[in-house]
Amino acid sequence: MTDIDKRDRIIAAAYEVLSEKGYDKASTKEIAMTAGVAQGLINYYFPSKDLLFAEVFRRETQRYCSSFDIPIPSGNEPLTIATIMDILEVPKSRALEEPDWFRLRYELYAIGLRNDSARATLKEMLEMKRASISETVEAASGLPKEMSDTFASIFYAVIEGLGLQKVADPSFKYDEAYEMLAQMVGAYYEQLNKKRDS
Amino acid sequence: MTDIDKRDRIIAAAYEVLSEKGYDKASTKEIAMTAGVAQGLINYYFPSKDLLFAEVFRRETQRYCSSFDIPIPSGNEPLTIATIMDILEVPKSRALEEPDWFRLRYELYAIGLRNDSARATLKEMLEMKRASISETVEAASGLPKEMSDTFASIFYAVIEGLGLQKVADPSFKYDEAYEMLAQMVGAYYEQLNKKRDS
DNA sequence: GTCTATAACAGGATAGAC
DNA sequence: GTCTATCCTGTTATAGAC
Repeated sequence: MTDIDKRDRIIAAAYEVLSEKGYDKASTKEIAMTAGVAQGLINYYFPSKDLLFAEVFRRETQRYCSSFDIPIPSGNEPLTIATIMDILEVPKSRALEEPDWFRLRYELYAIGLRNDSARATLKEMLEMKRASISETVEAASGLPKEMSDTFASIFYAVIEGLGLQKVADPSFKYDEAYEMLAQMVGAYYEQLNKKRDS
Repeated sequence: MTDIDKRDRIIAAAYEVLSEKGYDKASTKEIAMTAGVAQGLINYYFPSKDLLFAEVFRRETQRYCSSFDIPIPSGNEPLTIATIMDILEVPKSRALEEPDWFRLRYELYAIGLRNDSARATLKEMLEMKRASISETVEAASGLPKEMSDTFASIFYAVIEGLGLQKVADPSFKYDEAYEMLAQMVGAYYEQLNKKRDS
């Protein structure tokens, strides 16, 4: 870690410790040690532990969403199963390739369900992600925005839930699940097109 | 609470406090108070906090699965969207009607992702749950077991993920998401039948 | 088996020097 | 801005009376 702004170092260290230990066991002492700063400095920048962690989540959500810019296939050709699989490949592998961030998200889910201030952070995060996914869906499928939003909420649920099952149990048939998901989406998409054409 | 065995009262209280406060903040003091016993007694029955909570999760997993017997529609008639919606109604409302239980599951997800012994509990829970859903899917759709299992893993992901979004944000369009999910499932099911018939 | 009391420690936050 | 030192609170686990 180079000698950048110490505030940044604190956030980075908090991310690290938090994803490893979880919210409650991630002590400011350890974060300070990891960041290489005095413990008191944390409270100088962040009046409370809660606010530090809110900042961590905000930053990571940002990063995650912008890293989610999927190369969308050209213009208006109808979607094939293969194309759908290609698009799904991104979230599918991302869930496993960034285990820290994955764990951290589940941490926020758990805390958000029982803590009001964390719930606000959670809500914000979910909205950002849904919006990000929805954009991709809209661009790839041409569905109206309302439907794309709904679609995105389902996608998001599936992505996180299948990732959980895979991480909890490496023998889980992750590929098969994604394969079937693509088939389902394809079938739905085709049905929509037929209805529209008639 | 009647005057049953105090060990049971401790476990019940632990469940209550745990689902409200989360793993780390659920103190033995509060559990003892809730159970109406002395704090020391907890350590008499459970040498450590970890073992008490392991027992809570074990017991709840049991209850979780046995309470999930969905009334399956009659024999071999093809599935309609309406029937699918009926079946989905059970998990859809259950997620919101038992908030304690819902929170507790997410607690286990979060802990399971970073703690080995909790991960074993989590794995077991996911397997039981998938098996339970898979049975329902198989009975309702007539799909082969392998496919029903895969289907179940997707369902489970969606159920938990949409529930999360709804709890985190009451304005989330939960009904629309389930409506679309039913449409997707219906479209997929129909496509499978067509392929089989040809 | 069940209780009270307390030991032994760790956490977040604050005060004040530099 | 950054550090050191410390306060206060809350935690788990244990000791020992009944």
